[in-house]
Amino acid sequence: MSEVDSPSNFIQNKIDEDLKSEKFTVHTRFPPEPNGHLHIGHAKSICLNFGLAVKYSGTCNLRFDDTNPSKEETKYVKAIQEDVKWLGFDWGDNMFFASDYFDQLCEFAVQLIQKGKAYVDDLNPEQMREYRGTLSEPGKDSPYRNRTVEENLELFQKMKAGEFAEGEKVLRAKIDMSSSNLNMRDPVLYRILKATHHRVGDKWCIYPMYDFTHGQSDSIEKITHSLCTLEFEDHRPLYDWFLDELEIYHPQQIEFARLNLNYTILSKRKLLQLVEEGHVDDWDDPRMPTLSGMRRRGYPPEAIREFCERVGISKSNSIVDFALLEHCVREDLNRTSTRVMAVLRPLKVVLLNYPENQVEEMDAVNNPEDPDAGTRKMPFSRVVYIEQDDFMEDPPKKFFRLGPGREVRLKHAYVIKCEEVVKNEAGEVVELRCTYDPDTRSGSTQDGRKIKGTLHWVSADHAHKAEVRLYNHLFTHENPADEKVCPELTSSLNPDSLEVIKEALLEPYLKNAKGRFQFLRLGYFCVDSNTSSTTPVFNRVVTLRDTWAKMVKK
RNA sequence: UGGGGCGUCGUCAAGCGGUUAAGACACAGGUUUUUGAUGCCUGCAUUCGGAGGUUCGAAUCCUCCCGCCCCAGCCA
Repeated sequence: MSEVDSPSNFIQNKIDEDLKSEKFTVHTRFPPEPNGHLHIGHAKSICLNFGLAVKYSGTCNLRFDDTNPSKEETKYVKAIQEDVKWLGFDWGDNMFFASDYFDQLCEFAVQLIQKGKAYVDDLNPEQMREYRGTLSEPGKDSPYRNRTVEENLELFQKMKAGEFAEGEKVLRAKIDMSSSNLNMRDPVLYRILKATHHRVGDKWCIYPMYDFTHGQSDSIEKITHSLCTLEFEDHRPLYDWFLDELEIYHPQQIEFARLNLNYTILSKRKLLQLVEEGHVDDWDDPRMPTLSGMRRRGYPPEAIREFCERVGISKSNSIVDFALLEHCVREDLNRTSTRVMAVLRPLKVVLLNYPENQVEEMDAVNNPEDPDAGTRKMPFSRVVYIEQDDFMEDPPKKFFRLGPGREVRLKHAYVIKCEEVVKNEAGEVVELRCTYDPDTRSGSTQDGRKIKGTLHWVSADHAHKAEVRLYNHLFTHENPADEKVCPELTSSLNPDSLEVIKEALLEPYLKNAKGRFQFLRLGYFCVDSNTSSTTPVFNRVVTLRDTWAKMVKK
């Protein structure tokens, strides 16, 4: 990890400052609720928290914030662990659950009652809303606010013992119903929930709220810096209030801006909508911004970490350009992936002067960025396929691919010249008849003539078929998350986010391949998780940069 | 219009009273190239939301104004 040159940010500055006045070991935590899958936004938090632990030789805990049994499931804790590991982080023995602390939390609640700082309230949710007041008007005290300590203790025990129905009573902190901060208007500490918890089963029928759990969990785990997103700024006074009233170790909460990406949504609710309405296959659909989706898409974890590093940490709401993520992916893949040849939309080319039944083994460089990657053999024969886009009957200027009478180089093979164009009844070009120049084996001319265009190809007799899936942004709108400009999520869905090519042709090297490759001149591709030997499936991770396509657009 | 935050290049983001206001992505040119890829080179904020003020000196300090985000779950 590049802890040496990681960019400066206000949280690191704060830690550095703290470290000057006091000696301690940095201790952070990543605290997901196991109620859904992790996405690229979580990756930012994971990289921040685990990254700081690495940088300062400290520790980062993985803690599941599982205080709401009605929403949480064990399958999510498994998926979250898998995602964090895949991203490249290790929590060692430091995996915890807020539910580990239910007994302790309950004692904390009793302590507050005994101090006269908490009370059992009988108001129902609607009444509580009325009593809470509004943004501009103070709330008013609940009629149950002044119950005696003894009565509160007894009532709370009965809540815990299951003597009341769900919603009948809650435990509240006694703070200030006229506070300008709504979170301080006697927040609920415990509610009755007769649900089975994914870990502790039916042991409890009262469950602590987030606010009453998070800070105390941080305290118990001796977290030094509790990093969360901006929307919790208003909760910080409450976070501090509990720790102060309880007189326990007091970590500091620091808030930073969550990640937003253009052409993408990161809200759990909307992501769920995409899955449930069938706009995507599942949470790990390669178009999804989930970590499982990106994994399946073929994004290397290193690239995601690099992206998170480059995005930075600040307090301003921002929308990061998706192109930055793609840049990080390309940067990694350019360095690491083997170059192979595959033709997505084949156009038959017959080499008239090439002997029938002759096969030559051409040497192909595996990765020009990595001399150690070596070479491999590629069969070449009389009939090859090239990309349909690489031929134009009436080419515009600056087009230096194939056209009638033109010469072009087949990568790692020969220079060929188009002699004849064969069309079907519909007038579509279905075959090219070419000649090859035997003096240009490996691609260089003997007479010094310059060949500008180089095409990728596969040998007809040796290629094998595969399904290739091309992905584009899921949304056409730059900011589908903005409900003002994009009220209907589905109206911004990109109809072309997935294009399936059923019969692409791959060079033989790719038979039974695994992992990621660069399909020369096309992009980076990876073998999909549901590939099979009968129908191999490849996903396009990301295209190559394409300045020609850009010129054509203009 | 109560409270809490935030406004530095198209997009992120350093900067913390004295810098020609980092860097990255994007964009535009050039160059190398058997990938129109990669690499390399060049350009891209006389100005930091606005207006005043303090100071020899302000993106950095003060005042006022403007804009955007968050908060009225027994969700997290």
